[in-house]
Amino acid sequence: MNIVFMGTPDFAVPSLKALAADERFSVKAVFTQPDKPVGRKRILTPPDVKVCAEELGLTVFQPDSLKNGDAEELISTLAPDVIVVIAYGKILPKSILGIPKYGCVNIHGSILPKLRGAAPIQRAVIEGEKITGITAMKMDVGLDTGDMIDVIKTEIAPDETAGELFDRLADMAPELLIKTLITLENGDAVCTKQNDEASTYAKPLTKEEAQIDWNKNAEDIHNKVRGMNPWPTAFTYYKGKKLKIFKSKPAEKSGRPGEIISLDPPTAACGNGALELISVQLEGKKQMSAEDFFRGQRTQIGEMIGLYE
RNA sequence: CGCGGAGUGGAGCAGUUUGGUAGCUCGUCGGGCUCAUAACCCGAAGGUCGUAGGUUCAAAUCCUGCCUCCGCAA
Repeated sequence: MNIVFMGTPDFAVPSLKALAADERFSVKAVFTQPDKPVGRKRILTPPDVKVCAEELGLTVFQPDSLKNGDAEELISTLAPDVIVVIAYGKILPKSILGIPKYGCVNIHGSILPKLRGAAPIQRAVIEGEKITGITAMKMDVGLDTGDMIDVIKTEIAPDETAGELFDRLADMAPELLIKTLITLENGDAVCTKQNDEASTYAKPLTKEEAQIDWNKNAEDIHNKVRGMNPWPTAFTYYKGKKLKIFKSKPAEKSGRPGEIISLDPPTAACGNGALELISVQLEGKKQMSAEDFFRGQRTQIGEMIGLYE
């Protein structure tokens, strides 16, 4: 089975590796996003998929756009039986969707039709979902609206971060992908239409919404901390400086929202309940345990957090 | 040259403005108290103050170069 693989971040890497290692498949080419400047020094960095593809000796293409005829022509020349798309980050135009015999298969990080869109994994955590999964579907022109072929479900642990869940789901993807491709080739794939009525949209995360509102209840704040980790990272303010919260845990205490009500362990009161702070980082400082942070700051019980002051 | 913060015993910080041989909280080790303890009491060890050079009688502190970490912005 000849495959064109499209993907960008590390989420897609295990799947690419699995395909490359499987003799039943032949990866003709890998499409990924162009290298982007990253970090303080704007170092031009290749996407994870590109690094992996090059290690595997695969041909890599990084078009700025798929919408012009060039991409279409290129893919036609490659003549794939199927295009596999995992977190590629670009919309495939109809003209390309129709090229492969078996169409385009996408692995999406949620149980469709819930959480269509860019940030399904983080949203599942932020919304406090207990179960999520990955869905294999046949792509159409819409955003994650194609017919579903298969799904794998998994429980989200109470303290699991989006990053951890990302890794787990990424490792589950190859199994689902290969199974799906085989059923497609054998012609016994069962495609199920999505129930649009039940669909929800997982909009991209922003830094603005990563700010903690201490008036919310502890569970919601904890979910935000988990879901925003490792990016953009939930934050609040302490003495006028930005304080990122990497890890937390709901606690059975209470107080004025934002008040430090305990230092052992460090705990801040929420609108309902309280949140034990485990790992934090002040702007300009390294990430450290909350104990270390408050000790160094000489914080007293009763101080408020979340204020600009 | 995008803006900014920071590098001080094992950890997190103070001290730098007004140079004069290093302090706090915690940890570690030893001892004590206790039925017991992560609690409490007493004691101890542990620091070329990122690095190179300069100014000075004297530099963690002032000046210059370099390295490293981080927040913002992209």
